[in-house]
Amino acid sequence: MSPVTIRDVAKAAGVGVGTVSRVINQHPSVRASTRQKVEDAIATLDYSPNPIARQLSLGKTLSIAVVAPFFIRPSSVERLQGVETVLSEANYDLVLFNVETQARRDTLFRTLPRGDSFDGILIVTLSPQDVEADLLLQVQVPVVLVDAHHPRLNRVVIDDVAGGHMATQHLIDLGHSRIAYISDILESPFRHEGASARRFQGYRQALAAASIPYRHEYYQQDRHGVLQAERLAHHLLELPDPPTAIFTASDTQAIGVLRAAEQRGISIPKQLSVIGFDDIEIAEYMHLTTIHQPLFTSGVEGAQRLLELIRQPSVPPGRTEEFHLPLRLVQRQTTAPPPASAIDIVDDGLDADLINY
Amino acid sequence: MSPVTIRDVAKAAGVGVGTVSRVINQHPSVRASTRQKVEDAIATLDYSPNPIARQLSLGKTLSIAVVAPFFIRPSSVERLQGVETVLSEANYDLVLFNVETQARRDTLFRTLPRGDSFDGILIVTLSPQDVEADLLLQVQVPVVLVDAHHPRLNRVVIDDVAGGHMATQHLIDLGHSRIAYISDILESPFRHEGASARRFQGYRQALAAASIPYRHEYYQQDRHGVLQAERLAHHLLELPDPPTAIFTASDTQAIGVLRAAEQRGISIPKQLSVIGFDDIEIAEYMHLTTIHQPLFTSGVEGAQRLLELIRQPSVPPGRTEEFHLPLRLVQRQTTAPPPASAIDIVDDGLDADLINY
DNA sequence: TGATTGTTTGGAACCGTTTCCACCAAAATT
DNA sequence: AATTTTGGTGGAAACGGTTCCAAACAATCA
Repeated sequence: MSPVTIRDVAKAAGVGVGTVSRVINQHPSVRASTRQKVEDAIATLDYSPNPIARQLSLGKTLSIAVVAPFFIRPSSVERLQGVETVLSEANYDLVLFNVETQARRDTLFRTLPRGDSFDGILIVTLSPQDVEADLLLQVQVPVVLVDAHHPRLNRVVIDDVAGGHMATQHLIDLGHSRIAYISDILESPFRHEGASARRFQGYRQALAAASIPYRHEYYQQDRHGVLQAERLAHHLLELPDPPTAIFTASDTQAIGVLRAAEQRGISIPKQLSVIGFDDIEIAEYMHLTTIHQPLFTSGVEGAQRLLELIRQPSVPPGRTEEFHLPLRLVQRQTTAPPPASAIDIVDDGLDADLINY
Repeated sequence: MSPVTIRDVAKAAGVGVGTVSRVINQHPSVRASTRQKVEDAIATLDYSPNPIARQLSLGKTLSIAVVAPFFIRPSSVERLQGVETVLSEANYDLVLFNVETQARRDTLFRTLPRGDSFDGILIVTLSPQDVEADLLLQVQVPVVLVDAHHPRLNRVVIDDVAGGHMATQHLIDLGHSRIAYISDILESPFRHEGASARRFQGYRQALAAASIPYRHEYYQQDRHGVLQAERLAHHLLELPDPPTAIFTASDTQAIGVLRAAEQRGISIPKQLSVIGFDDIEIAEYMHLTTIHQPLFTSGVEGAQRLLELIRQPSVPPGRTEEFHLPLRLVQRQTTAPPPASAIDIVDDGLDADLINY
């Protein structure tokens, strides 16, 4: 391609290769006249340095691997946006690794640390297992987790328990007591959840605090996705004593619930309240009440921490940091008090089938 | 990181570096017993080859640059998904370059071809100018455009004129004649449109074919985005003789129109029909009638063509290919016949202000 | 047995940078 | 005037692979 090398430039400028390199890298100790000569030669030869050779020599790649389930989690795309902003600013290349399957996840966790292809690794929404974290630590590659957890790795996270509590409490405050929870599979082979499990904890805590008994049949799980959530919602709404409100572990799943309700002619929020989690962009357009978490910001923070780690790798690896981002309830138009017919019969749990859906 | 090199392995296995290299690269002429020795050494030393060094030696990088306005065009994310599928399958790294500003666009077009960092470049929704195409061709790096045009570059595209015609015709068929068009800026400094301009052509052709006079005030343009489109829609709906249907150059813009209508209490599709373009995922959830184009497929096709180009670079560079993808109307719930009050007065154009919005 | 052919193998050269060290001239110090 | 310091510079070595060439070895044939 560009067959002109640093030696050609050196020859053309009548200097040594070292000098050319110094000019390129803005090293101070080059006389102005020499620098000029070299720059002229570079211009006439239309030379540009080969980044690969530079990387080999420097032992740096100037690129960062970003691993995430991008296409099944719209939230990760919004996080990616934050990551991209920081990395492009800092002149790092962003190499994308998408995860859709268990197999791909495992392969990446095994192969990514090997080789020195990346100056750092950013892992989104995928929590490493102990062995995987071991490998990462052993190879000493800088790593930051975003929306994922491991005690020995730096991470940018939210308080999922508090979030789950907040969502559930909102429904309780509105007067609901028949509150269902839809999430992806908690003991997932995919192992990226945990978030859903912790939100589930918050849900149960809020119920308990309001002395609302937990009902097993109100908790439904399946793989993450609109269609799956839609199916679960149908199931819930067909129960003899259906919920008056549904909290979902993600906005994507909330959309599934909305669709199910629509198909059944159930009006939202009059007959059924729905609250999601994440506040992805589409949530606003769909008027979805949800728990907002700073997605873009999480990407920014994660990337910045990673760059810090890269710049001073001398930090004792034992000290890992957990950076918390705030949550807040965003009330839109999918939550409201339960229908009058449902309110009175709440506590004794009778007459469920009187509810007129 | 991984301080063990091919020379260490060679020493440990008691062979030469060439042999180790041959084992790694599955070269046939290695005796089985030797291969075994080497593999044992690799295993015990936990060796993995340094990809950068390999790249330098091979002159290949096994990575592809993908350039797109990802975050301002949801459609490019869906295309990216197709690209990712193909590239990860073929073991290529995908390096993401996001474009949000004119400056970034120009820098990328200037710097990306230089250096041999990438085996190929995939450009989405951004059409190169002549000088930019020249640079690309001169450097001889394989390039494919997706949803972008240049006569001397390979590309995967749709027939935008036909699409614009199709959308407009649908509205005409429903009985509309006061049909507006909202798009991003046609003579954009961003230079990625053209698509919108061609859809505009289709719009005008369809109007002309139905002998509906083109009205300049029904054509509105601004930067691409929900908010901008929302503002334009408000403007249209405040006209003394407002349109009964709006065709937008993208689904994103259609969402803006939907929001404006909602704010004004205009019921869709009873009082106003809206049709978008692209059929991004969210369109379905919002029940948006739109022109479907194969987004995912466009990424797949583009990536496959790029890989072909990389594999046999011997093709005469003069022969460029234009690959067309099909379009189809997807009718959902945002288009319907115009309100009765609007129908009769259509042709003479009087009484616009009688229309009761 | 010796010549011929074919298969494995070792290792130097190379890819295109950066960096380090030695060297030199000019300036500063004695 | 002799010595030290300083700022600039050239070029070898290194980064860690691949590849090519020559050599070693084995197998085949006359």
